[in-house]
Amino acid sequence: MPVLAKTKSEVLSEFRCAEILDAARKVFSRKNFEQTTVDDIAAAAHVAKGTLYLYYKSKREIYMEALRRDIVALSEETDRRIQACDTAAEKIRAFISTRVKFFEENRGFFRIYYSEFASYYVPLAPASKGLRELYVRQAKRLEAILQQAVEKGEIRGICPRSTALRLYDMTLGVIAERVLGWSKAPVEDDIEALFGLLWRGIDKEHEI
Amino acid sequence: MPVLAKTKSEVLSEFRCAEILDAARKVFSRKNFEQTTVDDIAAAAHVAKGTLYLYYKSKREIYMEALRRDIVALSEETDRRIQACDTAAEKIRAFISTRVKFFEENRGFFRIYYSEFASYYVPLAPASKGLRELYVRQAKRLEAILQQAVEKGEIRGICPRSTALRLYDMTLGVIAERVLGWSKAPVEDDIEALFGLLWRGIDKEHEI
Amino acid sequence: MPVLAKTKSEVLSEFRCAEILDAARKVFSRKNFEQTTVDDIAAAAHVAKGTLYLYYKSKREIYMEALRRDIVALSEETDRRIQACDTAAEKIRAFISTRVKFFEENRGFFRIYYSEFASYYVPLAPASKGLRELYVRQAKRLEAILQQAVEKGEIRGICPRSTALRLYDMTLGVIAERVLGWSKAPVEDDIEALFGLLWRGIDKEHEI
Amino acid sequence: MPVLAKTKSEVLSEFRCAEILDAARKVFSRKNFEQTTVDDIAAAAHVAKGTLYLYYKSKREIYMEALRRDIVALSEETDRRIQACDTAAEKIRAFISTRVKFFEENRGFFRIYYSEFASYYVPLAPASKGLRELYVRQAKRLEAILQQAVEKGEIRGICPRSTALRLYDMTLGVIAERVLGWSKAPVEDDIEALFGLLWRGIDKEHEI
DNA sequence: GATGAATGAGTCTTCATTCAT
DNA sequence: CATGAATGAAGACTCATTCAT
Repeated sequence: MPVLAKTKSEVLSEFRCAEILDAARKVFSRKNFEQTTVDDIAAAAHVAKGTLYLYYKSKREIYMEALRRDIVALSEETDRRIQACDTAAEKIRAFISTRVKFFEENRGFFRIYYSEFASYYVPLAPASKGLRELYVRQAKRLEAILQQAVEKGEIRGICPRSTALRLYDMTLGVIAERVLGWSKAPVEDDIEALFGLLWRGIDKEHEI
Repeated sequence: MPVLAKTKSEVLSEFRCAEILDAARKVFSRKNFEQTTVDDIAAAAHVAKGTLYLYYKSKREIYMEALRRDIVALSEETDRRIQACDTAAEKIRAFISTRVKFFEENRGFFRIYYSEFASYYVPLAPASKGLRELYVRQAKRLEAILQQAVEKGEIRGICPRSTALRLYDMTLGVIAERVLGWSKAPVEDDIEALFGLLWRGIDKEHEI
Repeated sequence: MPVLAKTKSEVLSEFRCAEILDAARKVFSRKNFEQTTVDDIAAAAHVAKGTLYLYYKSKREIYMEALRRDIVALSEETDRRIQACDTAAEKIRAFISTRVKFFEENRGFFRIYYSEFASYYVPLAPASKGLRELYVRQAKRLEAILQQAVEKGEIRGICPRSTALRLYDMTLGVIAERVLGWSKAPVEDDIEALFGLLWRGIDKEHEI
Repeated sequence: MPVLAKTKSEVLSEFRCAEILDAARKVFSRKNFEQTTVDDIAAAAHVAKGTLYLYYKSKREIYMEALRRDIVALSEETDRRIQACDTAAEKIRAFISTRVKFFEENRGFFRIYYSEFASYYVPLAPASKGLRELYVRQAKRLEAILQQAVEKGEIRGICPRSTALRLYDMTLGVIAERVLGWSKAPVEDDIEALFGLLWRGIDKEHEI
């Protein structure tokens, strides 16, 4: 068995996992965790119910994995795009833009993401430690950008932490608006409008 | 039977309804709709399970009613406070302040409110038409304020609709931060910070 | 509410419990624990499946309770009959006789009893601590009788413990023979034969 | 291909069968028939699950075969030892001794044997006709010994059939005691004690 | 009106068996 | 022959709702 190559069964296994996760994302985006049955997932994945349990321990695990996979993809995409920018303004624009566009392509994922995000506030909710981590990390990344911008004098002396959270809130809001079909504007316009709203508030030029 | 006065049984009935709704709010804020059982509600309301069905048709109806009642209270409170203001700045501050403080006092309600708000994006979610109406109305109110402010030249020519939604997003975010215990700042500080962030972005002074 | 009288619901509850346990005994005597379904029990008890769970936490609990109830009844009957005897011979005869007759009347119980008894030897078997206790207690009672008989010189100096266990084995064997329909002899004959076999072995008269 | 010699594949096949049966005995002695999974057996036998089905039709068949193989071994060993004896006393002692020692070496087998023996009383139990046959044959052998002993006047005129069954019961009981670790006495002592108990009851010398 | 015992449809999960590779 | 991925029937348990008292 070659060391670097994947064995046939590994390939198959990965394929099935992806297949299941894709199906899970689809159904969970329509019905929320408890209303979605394992049968729904199996049907959507075109496999028998028992097969799901060969790859995942429980319905919950499937849910978590589907969510995690997409969040990680979004995180990495965001990071990549941000690192390609120089100024704070560009980075913030990149943050907004990446996310709006990512969810624009993955509306199903947004539905799950936001629901789960909200269940944060329900103490006994399923949100696992691992997921919480992922959410927080994204906000932290934004905070770091703002922190640096303040230090460099690129923006006025706002609180990086709460401002990061507010931008996070608004970005999610814009995406929601689009997912709900409330905003018919081109993506770029919505992105620019959000950026403008935020920037005029933190741009030093306006501080005077 | 006097026409305007409430009969004894009407009073009793209203009392029971309120009792049940209070109990519902308490338990739903801890466990989400599906994880909460009718037994939980009955126990919290100190009535028998069957009694709930004398006042409400289903578990879902209890949930909806509890939510509706609180949203209406919040709406009315917000309206009252806004109407007491003259300038756009004051009105916006009042909007933020009323909501932050209202949820500060009713954290349980926030948990339900936000969860439900998120389930908006889940097509088959329980959010009834009636509830959707209530959510929208709040945003509309804010939109109207901004619209007027733009017309009066109090603020720069932003899009009232999307800006209203963004403020809505951020307000919810601030409340969430507080409910989660992430923000230890005095309420007034958080309110002012949010207002500042928004205002510097829309204040004509900064438009130049 | 009278202190000593049972409330109506207590009576009903006890009735249901007994009803369920009777049904359980019947079905478990035909099919062993795992092969018996909860539906089987419910059907035999003429109640819905859910009703079982109002009175017992699990299928296992029903099983254990049914077993325990009958074992306790057998134990008490045995004790009562033994205490009415004076000599060791009479007591031993009473022990054998009570058990043979009890199981003769409750063949279903015997099937469960013996199966469970055997599962003793399967380390991970369901036999709970409590049940084990009950089994052991019966053997101990017999041991005490023999012990006393040896001390009084009524029988020869055998080891009370192992002899008690052997009598226990044989009694079970006789019952099994009858339950299986292998022995067509009158109960009394089988009892006497067993007693005779044991006694001639321990009777001092034969020790010479 | 030589007619009498085993082909290579026959040898391999037998080897696999034995391997599987050994594994089966091991796992079934720990967990009872229904709690043992086919995966357990496959893992213990170091073969794939599907392989089991090349050699046996079902889980049940594996179980039965494992049991049968051991019972046959025990039977043959018992026969051999008994045939080497002359007097009834010696034969009985040989019967007891062989079995106690056999199970002493194969405790796992005892657990299965006894469980299965008990399930005898459960009408719908798995005990196949073939197995029943094997059980009965052993008792018959003992019965024949006693029958002959009575006829030869070696022992008093007991009923050979029921006495054989009682000895069978007690032998099983002694083994159980040892398997459970309740008896710490040397095997020989337990054997002698059992023989003594039985013999003093049937020895003509004591009949007087 | 109030109760809470009874119901049974609905869910997740397990596992013996099959079959394409 | 050997494998182990796939299957789907079966089973324990939950819980919203009803209804006789």
